[in-house]
Amino acid sequence: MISASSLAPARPGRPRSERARLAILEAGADLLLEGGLAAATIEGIAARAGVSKVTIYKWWPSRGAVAVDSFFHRYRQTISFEETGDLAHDLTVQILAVINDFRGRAGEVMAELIGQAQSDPDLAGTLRTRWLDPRRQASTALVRRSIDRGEIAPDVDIQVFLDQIYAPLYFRLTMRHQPLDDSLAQILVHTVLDGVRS
Amino acid sequence: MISASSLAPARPGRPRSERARLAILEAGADLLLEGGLAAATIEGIAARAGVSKVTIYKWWPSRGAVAVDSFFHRYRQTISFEETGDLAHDLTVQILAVINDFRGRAGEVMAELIGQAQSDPDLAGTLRTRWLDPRRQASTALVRRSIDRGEIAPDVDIQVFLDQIYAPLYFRLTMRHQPLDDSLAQILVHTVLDGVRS
Amino acid sequence: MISASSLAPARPGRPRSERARLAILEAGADLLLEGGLAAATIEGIAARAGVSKVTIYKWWPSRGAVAVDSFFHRYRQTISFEETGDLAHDLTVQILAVINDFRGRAGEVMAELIGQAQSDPDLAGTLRTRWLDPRRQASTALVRRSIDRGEIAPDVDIQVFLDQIYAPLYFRLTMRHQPLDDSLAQILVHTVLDGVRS
Amino acid sequence: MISASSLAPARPGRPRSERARLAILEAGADLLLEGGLAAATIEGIAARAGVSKVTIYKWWPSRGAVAVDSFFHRYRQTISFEETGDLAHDLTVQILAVINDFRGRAGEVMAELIGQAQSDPDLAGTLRTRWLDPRRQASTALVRRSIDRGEIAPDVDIQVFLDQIYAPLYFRLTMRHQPLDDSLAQILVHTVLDGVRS
DNA sequence: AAGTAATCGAGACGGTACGTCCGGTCTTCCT
DNA sequence: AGGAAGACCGGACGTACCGTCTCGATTACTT
Repeated sequence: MISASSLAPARPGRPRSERARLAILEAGADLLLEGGLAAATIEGIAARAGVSKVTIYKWWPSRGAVAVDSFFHRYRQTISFEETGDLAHDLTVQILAVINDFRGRAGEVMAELIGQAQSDPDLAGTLRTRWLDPRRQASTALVRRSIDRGEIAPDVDIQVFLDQIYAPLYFRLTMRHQPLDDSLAQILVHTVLDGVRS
Repeated sequence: MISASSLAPARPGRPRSERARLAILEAGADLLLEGGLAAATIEGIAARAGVSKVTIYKWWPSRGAVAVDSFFHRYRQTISFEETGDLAHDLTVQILAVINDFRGRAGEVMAELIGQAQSDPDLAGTLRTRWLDPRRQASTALVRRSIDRGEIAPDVDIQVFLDQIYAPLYFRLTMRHQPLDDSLAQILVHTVLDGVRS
Repeated sequence: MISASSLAPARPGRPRSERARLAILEAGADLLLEGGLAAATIEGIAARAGVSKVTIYKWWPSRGAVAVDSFFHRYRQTISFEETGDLAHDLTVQILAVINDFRGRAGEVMAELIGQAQSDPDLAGTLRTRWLDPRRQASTALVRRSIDRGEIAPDVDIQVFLDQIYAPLYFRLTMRHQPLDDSLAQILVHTVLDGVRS
Repeated sequence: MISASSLAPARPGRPRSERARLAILEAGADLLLEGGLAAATIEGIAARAGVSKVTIYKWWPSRGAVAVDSFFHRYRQTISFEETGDLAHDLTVQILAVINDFRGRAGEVMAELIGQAQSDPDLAGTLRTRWLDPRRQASTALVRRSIDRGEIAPDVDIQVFLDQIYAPLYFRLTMRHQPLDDSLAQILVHTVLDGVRS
């Protein structure tokens, strides 16, 4: 097969077992949801997946790495969203989606992953690359188009602007000092767009 | 409370050793700064403090609890700040102080503590009680007085307002997707006060 | 109690658990007999004894060390033997005893221990100290008294003499090139005592 | 053998690679000498020989088997010896040769091989077939001719007789309780030939 | 002064998971 | 049909901390 050889270099040796890869990710996701990050030990995942520990270490550098991959394997989320031309509305819709995710089991796991990332640079990198960056890029583009439309000032620091809208969600997720209500969405957007001065 | 110290029930038995308590906190802080939270194991602290593990378990429920106490023992920070009557100015000054703390070794440790708190409810509680809540109360009072002065709208959701100003600092501390520059302070305050609409 | 304090220095800390020590030795001996040295893994012994691996490592340096101790714990053998004044007879009786031991399960285990000792200096030392040396001393004394009685030449190299009598037993045990018959006893003694020249 | 090479059935498929066979034996011998039997792992040998593990397993049943073959490949020893017609002299010469071998690195390796053979029947067999048996046959023949010459009694149990001479060498090699001196040779032979009675 | 009680140090213990090594087996492609 | 490459499962290794458990020694208050 021409396509096969051109796409895959056809390396010598036994090819990686897709069966093992999937079993690991499924087992990882299961444990993550059942008992949180603490339950997702390499040993536990290996046992549940019917796989040897070495096979996991072969393909993932750390416990955190398997965890994130397992998490994203299960929560294959979409970032795409329709753009109506009204920045306030588009942002609100997106924030509502994030709030909704964060309120469920996935939110708890995400919080633990962020937590673990504080002492696992590997995991931190993966989290940025696979979770934050894609969302940032989409949001940045959204804001940029809004600027082009003249909705908001052109000299706005987009990154700070986005932080002021999204950071509170992560802050409440991790510190739990205030609830993650749906009503948050509108207030967050409204405040940064219009300010609070009387 | 006067009665508490002077009328201490004078319980029988050997009183708690102040020497041990301090040695533990010092050892904990040392290890925390040297090798991060990972290095601050109960075993390590006990060895370094010349104290038995049981003594630590006697007074602290978990590893995280000793860590926070050690951290705050070393970083005895003050929240107090002068109030000029100009909200924007007062907030900016305070944010600058936080940014400064977060940029140093203390910031790294704080990030790890927040991280660990995601899977240690005990630690999460301590962190809120001893770190976040006092700051929140001070800031809330500040904002309230500003409302009284008529600077900002009276129907502002103060908690969301404060989150939009402070959350970005914690977000950048834990996700490291953007730097913690001094310039942040002014932008953060300005945006929520005046909005970004053109 | 005076005797108690004089015998045991009364070291601080929790005293070693005699229960654990015995459980380990029993479990070790069991596994040794059931599956040979290969079955007597640290992990297996720990599991069977209801003891943690660390406890074993605390008191024994290597797998071999536990094995020998377990072996001698079970086969608490006596070296003592009556001395009739007839060297040939006394030696023959003793050799018969060794042959008998070596033919049983204990012989197989002993062979494995000797085998393992070839790549475990620790074990080699223990084997010499606890097995060979005591026997050598008893035999040496026996021969010496025979010399005193004038039975054999005073310039005999006793160690070589003993090797020529006992080494064949170990040789046949480990190489299995010839059987370990009872008849061996008499021939071995007879040959070195009288020579084989016609 | 002529017929073997010329009349080889010319089996189908790729013929066995002589290159691989030699590389394996050389690598095995190297590792054996450098780090003893423990270092001569299948994995290590394969890596060093630039050969796949399967190729080794294809031709050797166990780790021990490769080790012995590697050992004999390097130490291509000769058993042949001149026969002078004086048994005592001929034996002494041969024993001296063995003692000399045993004192060097080869002796250490041989001890480890014997050790491993205690829990590896495969290796035990190879060791008997390729090392002990040939020597035994040569020695037995030697003694038999001596009997024919009337030097020693015709009813001597040759196997026991040989054990009494050679076993001490293996005993001292494996137990290290006494040195392997050159002087041993003469004493060993002398004792069994003349007896030790005064 | 003797008794009572809480504490402290030392350290042994069962347990869980770690990350690694090696043994054998397998699968795939190349020669 | 070899053979090289290398992935895979299984089992054991030795280590690190955890949190709990004895001990004996210390240090107060109470009788």
